[in-house]
Amino acid sequence: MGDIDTVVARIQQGNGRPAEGVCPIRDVLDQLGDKWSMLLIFLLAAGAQRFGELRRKLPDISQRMLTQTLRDLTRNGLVTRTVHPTRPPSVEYALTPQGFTLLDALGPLLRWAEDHHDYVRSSRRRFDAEA
Amino acid sequence: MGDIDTVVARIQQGNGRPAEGVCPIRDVLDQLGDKWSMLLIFLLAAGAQRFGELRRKLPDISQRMLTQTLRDLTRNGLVTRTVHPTRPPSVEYALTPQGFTLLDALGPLLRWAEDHHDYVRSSRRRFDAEA
DNA sequence: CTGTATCCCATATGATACTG
DNA sequence: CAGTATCATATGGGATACAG
Repeated sequence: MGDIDTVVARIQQGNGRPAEGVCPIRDVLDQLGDKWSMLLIFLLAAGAQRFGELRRKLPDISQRMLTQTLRDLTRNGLVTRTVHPTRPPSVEYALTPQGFTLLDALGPLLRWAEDHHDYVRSSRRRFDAEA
Repeated sequence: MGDIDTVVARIQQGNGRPAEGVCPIRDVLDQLGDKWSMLLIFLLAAGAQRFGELRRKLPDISQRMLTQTLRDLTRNGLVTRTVHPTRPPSVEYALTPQGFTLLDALGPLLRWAEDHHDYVRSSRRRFDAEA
C-alpha cells in the first residue's frame, strides 16, 4: 500500500483487462477521469441537492451528461439518489459516507492544483515558446 | 483553499472556458484524466527511465500514446526529457520536483482506491442486479 | 532507439426533441 | 422536474508504416 512497486505491479496486472478491471487504480480513475465526476463530487460536498440545482450550478453540463454522471456515481456507491413522491417529482442527490472519504482523499490533489496552477501554466508557455 | 465554496466558485468560473482554462481543478484534471498520465507518473516515481523501459513496463500502451503523453507531461513541467547524444539516441524521462509533489498529492487517492475497491465493485453488482 | 505521419474506429459528449 | 431517445460530432487512442 502506498508502496510504489506494488502500485506498478497492479498497474501492469490491469493491462489488457476485461470490462471492469482488476487494478483498483485504473478502476477508480476510469470513474473519476471523465469530464464531470469530480466536479459533481465537489459540488455535492456542500450537501444534498436536487437535479435542477446541480444543473444550475454547472451551467455548461448537458442534461444528458448530468443524468449519466450521477447514475454512474450512484452505481459506484459514491452518491445516493432519493426520489420524493411529489408532483412533479423531485430527486435529491447526496454523497454517501464513502463519497465523503473520497472527497477527503481528493483534498491534497485539490490543493496541489491550486498551488501549482501558475507553475503549470508558465511551463506550458515556455514549452510552446521553444519548439 | 480547500474551502469547498471556493472550489465550487472556481469550477463555475471555468465554465465555457477557452483553450486552457482559468479553473485550476479542471486544468489539472484535464491532464491527469487521460488514460496514461497518472500511470506514467507512478512508473516514473521509481526513477529516471528510458522510453523503451517505460514501454516495456506498460505493455498495452501504443508508441504513439507513450510519446504523446510524455510530451504533455513534459510540457506541463511534471517530467523532464533528456536526450543522450549516443548512436542510436537514448532518451531519459524523469519526474521534476513538482512531479514528485504531485505524486505525493496523489497518495491519498491511491490509498482510497485500494481501500475501497471492494466496496465499489460490490456497489456496482448491487446496482446492476436491481433495475 | 525514439519519434512522426496516416488512417481508422470506438467512445465521450453535446443538441434537440420528447415523456411521465 | 427529471429523465430518455436520437442524432451528430469531436476526440482519444490504436495499428501500421516510415524517418533520423
